[in-house]
Amino acid sequence: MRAPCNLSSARARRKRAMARILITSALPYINGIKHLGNLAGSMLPADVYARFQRARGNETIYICATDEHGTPAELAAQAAGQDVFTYCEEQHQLQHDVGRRFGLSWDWFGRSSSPANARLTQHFADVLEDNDFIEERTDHLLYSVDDGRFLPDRYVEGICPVCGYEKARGDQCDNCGSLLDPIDLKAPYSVISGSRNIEIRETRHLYLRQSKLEDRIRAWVDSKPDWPQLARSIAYKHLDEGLIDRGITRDLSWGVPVTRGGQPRTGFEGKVFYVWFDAPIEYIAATQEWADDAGQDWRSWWRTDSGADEVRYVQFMGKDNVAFHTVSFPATLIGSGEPWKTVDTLKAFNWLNWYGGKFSTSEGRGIFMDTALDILPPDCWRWYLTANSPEHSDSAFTFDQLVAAVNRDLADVLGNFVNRILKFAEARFGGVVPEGGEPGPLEAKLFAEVSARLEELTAQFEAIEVRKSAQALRALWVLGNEYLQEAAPWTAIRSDPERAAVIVRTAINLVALYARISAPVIPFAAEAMALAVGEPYPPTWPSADAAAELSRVPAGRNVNVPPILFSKIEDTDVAAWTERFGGAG
RNA sequence: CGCGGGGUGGAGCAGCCCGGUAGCUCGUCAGGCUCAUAACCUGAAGGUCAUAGGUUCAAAUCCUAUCCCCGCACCCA
Repeated sequence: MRAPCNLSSARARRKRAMARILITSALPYINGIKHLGNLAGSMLPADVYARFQRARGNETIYICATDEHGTPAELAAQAAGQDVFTYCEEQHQLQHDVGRRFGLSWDWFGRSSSPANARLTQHFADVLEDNDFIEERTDHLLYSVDDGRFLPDRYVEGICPVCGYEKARGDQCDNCGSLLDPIDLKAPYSVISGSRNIEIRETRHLYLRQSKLEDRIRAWVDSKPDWPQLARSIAYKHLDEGLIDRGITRDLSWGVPVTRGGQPRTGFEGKVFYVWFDAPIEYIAATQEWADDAGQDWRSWWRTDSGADEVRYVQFMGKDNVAFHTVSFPATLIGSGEPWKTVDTLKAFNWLNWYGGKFSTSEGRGIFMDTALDILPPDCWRWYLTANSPEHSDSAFTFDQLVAAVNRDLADVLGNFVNRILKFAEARFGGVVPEGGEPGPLEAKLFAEVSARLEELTAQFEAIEVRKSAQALRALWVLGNEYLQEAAPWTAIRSDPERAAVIVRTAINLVALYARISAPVIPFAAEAMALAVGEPYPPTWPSADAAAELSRVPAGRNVNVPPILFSKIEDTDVAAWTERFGGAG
């Protein structure tokens, strides 16, 4: 909503200065707890960014949800001996819980199977059809009589019509590389049941006529010069090849029913919208649910006629999702002819690999979010995955790097700094921030360095440069140890108690500062640090005025020594984990 | 010639857009400190920047060609 003109000017200024940030993370699929690659490539960086923006005082919402529809969910439910609804219910709860335990600060974690999403999905289909962007077509697909379902391309195998390879997949032959149409396979069989009782059946489907929207989508992409190279090149690749009309319905029972004008669509009984049509719409539906729950107005986030034109919308996703976010979903929004908010900033990630191969949910290879928390606290993973983010290229997970990140950065540099100064304060000043003395040349030097680094850190967070943010953060941690080494309060206290007081007071203020700037990445440790020095949590983001920021904790305040912030990983741990998870060393 | 990302001291990365003494973290070696989780601080060794040409006074950085690794190619998510 626009600020009414009777607001005081100060309040209007504040309102204008405060940005509004909408953040979404690619929706994790429902079939089981996600692995570290999923976490590193969308949910975690989105969370770090959301925490940073909230600390800056910007009105921020972070929306996520489980993506629940589609064949794999049905099959996973079947394998678990559950009906698909119960299965999704349980899996959603599991993912929600493990996400919370990782500190993911979703404002709403919805479900693409929600009634709100069904309504919106059906609405979009209606208006797209009204605008002549949807048409019915007849497809010829393989139907497995014994499974009682049409077979998606990846669920059928047979003999390659090109090379004769016997285990060609429906969409591609792994032997000769030919791209195939499943109905051309010889002797096809169902991957689900192994049944060879396969026939070709006609089926009607709705197609989204993306080809008609190509010019408008290209113009829209042209208007986003700030997108990363990866996103732009993927978008233009699809545009240059010519957008293909895509089927947006499937012969399944688990999904959003196909309707027209609120009534079941004739001839589409037993069909649902394709998961990739309804999944991104869930971003909006989840926002609606959040708004209902929080007493907020969802339109001000998503409708440009209701204030969303002032929102900065930031999407996080893995590179496999880019085409859907730069072409498919925008086609839905733009083709509706309605004033929907589209993405402003798009951050795409590469893959985190597991010892040369991919993490795999379906094959259970790698470390998953729940087992990760069995072996290390969430902050250790958050730091490792931020500092080693697969940001600009695929990167490999290794225990060596994990150990270095935890033991060196967190335990030795940050954790030990906090511990050494607070223990010193306890032993020599009775756990009270000492008073007296004035900052000297060493402090002036520290303030100058901290100011410069803070400016750098803020810029990197703002630019969503994940690895560089971590690097800048670590650089600030190191300043504390350098300062203590040079100032040597353990020496000063013998000859010049006032000098020692200044040093200890300054160093305790550094702890308070570290709590604030580290909170986006390692929120749990940040809270412990803030608590130890009596500072509020969640914190606000500091200005670059280090002299001011490092004198907030006043003399006379009681501080305490928190338990060890980060325990070190032992060689025996690594050996046990390698055994358990089978890292190939 | 399908598209894209990458190839920089032992490991992981930055620098490349806007050419001008090659930088960071880990590891190694030496020294210092002793408040602290045997932690911290300082210094050193180690790189012909994948290869071959070209442009230029000057190229990791620009151009051309080649080689290698990874992902994607509307499949499923």
